[in-house]
Amino acid sequence: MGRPPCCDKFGVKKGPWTPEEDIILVSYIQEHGPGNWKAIPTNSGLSRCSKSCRLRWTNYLRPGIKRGSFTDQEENLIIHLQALLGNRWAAIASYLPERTDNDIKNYWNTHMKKKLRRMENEAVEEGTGFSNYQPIAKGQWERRLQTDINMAKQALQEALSMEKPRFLYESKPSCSSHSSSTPPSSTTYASSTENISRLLENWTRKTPKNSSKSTQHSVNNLVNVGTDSTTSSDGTITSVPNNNMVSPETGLFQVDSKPSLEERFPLSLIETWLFDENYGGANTVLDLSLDDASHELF
DNA sequence: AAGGAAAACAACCGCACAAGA
DNA sequence: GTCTTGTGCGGTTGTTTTCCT
Repeated sequence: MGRPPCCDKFGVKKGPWTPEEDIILVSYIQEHGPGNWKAIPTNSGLSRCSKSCRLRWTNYLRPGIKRGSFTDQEENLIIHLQALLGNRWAAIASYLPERTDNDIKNYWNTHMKKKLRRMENEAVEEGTGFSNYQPIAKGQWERRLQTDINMAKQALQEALSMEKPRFLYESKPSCSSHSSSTPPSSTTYASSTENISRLLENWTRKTPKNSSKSTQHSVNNLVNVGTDSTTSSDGTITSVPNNNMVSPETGLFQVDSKPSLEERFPLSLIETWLFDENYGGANTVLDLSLDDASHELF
């Protein structure tokens, strides 16, 4: 195709955005709404390319973005989602609506990689690789990753098997291949999680004003896709099949983020997996290959 | 206090893909 | 069917900030 870069034009400003530029962009978007990025530089008078405007908006100026350090819960979520989805930062970010994919990517590349490296070093130095802190020795990480993936698959299958949501089979024609005789690949699995993300997107789009609370909603909705949930008096979450997403208004998880999720609701398998660092982890390593797991589960 | 190193973060680049002409 | 355009995404780079000596 060979399309020239959009920022090659002479006079297009690069580099850090100034507060003045931010104000111009925000006020333009407030007036006209996001989208049609191509028109924004010319209509707003910004000397920026459309792409730069879009990035600035989505990564920095968009309302509902939470800045600052990541919580332990977010960190665990990212670790597990990364194990599950790989470096698909946009997909991971869809589970943390208050964080941008860029943020998560940066966090992973700085904090998490460093952490992993440190853990490996500690394990090598100690020789054993086991302590209360549980540094993960070389090789263990991979095995744990596999275990995590297996756990996730199992949990997702468990969640989905309660009621096979129609969207999984209707929204994407290609998903019908799930029932074919060919063994599903990892992309088959990923496509399921993408569907969850899509539902989450719909949900957040319906409730833009509540975006600041949406992280935990989305986490909980993650496992309640295609089901309605009710919390019984003993705190057990039960899922009732439906064809729609649980709306934030009618849903249970009007969480004000003070008590932890675990304190308020017993977690399902996948939730536990997503939040609990050691759930099914290094101490209970299952020696299953990735392929084996995917064959077993689908 | 100064300078260098490391870490953190913002922004850019290039590719891929979907939609429309 | 082909090309163009707009957008999304992941990887990478550049700049700023913080920490350490």
